Amino acid sequence: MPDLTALETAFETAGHRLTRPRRALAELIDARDGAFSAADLVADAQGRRLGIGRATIFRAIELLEEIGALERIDLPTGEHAYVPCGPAHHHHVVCRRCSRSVEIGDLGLGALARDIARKTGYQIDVHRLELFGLCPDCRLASVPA
Amino acid sequence: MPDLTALETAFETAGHRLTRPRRALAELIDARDGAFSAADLVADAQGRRLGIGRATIFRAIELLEEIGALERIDLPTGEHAYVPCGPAHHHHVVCRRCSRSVEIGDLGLGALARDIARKTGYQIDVHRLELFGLCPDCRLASVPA
DNA sequence: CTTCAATCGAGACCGTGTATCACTTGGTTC
DNA sequence: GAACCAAGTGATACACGGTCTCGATTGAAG
Repeated sequence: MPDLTALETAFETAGHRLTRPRRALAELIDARDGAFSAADLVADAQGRRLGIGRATIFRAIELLEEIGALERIDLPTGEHAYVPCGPAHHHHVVCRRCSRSVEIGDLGLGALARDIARKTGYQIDVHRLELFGLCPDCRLASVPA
Repeated sequence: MPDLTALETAFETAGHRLTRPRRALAELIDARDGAFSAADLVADAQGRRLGIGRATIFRAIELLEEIGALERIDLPTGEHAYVPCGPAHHHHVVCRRCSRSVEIGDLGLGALARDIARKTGYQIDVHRLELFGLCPDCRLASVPA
């Protein structure tokens, strides 16, 4: 079975069936190339008349999140978005216009978290850093002069 | 008009009316001493039979957020919580058990964000850092030995 | 004490996400 | 390649967070 995308491979290696809806959703996500909402996927699927149920889309998202192939982002608006990514610890920079995102490594945040733990007395288990702005393309496009 | 709490003062100085429901909600929030969900406030208000409508609670939360007296936190579960805070730029450390939180300053994150901007080419407008763990009290309470 | 814009409460509404359940299917076994 | 069956699916109902509307109320300015 050749030509599996990263997301398709993620389903398989995690021991889940590679079904037709999941293949289709993997393709839709790849085609988006950036952060997307569940509603985006639902709209994409309906637009292409793939006959994929809403529940299936939410289940696939949930599953990919558990696998670590997808991560939930909390947009400044309070909405949820999802972005494909690798399993290693990292953070995201998301373009507020086109939603394209890049992963960044820990960049000393682990040390910062330890520092905060020491200063506050809290035992810190989870930290999350998200950055929003304009990607190079959109930055150029938005500065006419 | 003496004895105004921080939240009550926030309403006034921002040019909004200090109504009975808003006073009551400010009191409920103060009594909570930590992060809370909108549902928490609704339950509190109903429990005390204050006759405050659900919409009013959401409107007050929204308003306090705009004013900068309250900040939305995105819990790791995906739920939203709100925590009272000052208007200056800061981040929060939230106890995953009792929801008490402490503010922490920028702690070099601004510099880190600039570093990330340089490396990725993104123009970074907003960043958010949230840390979750156990506060000193809950840490002690959960380690019996 | 009047006045009126700001605010309120009730309830309908909307969007995201979950639960249920009968039906289908991927992949393994023979 | 046919049979099998647990994993997965689609339709639908539901739960819940949050918003909108609208007629009634009220804070605070004059």
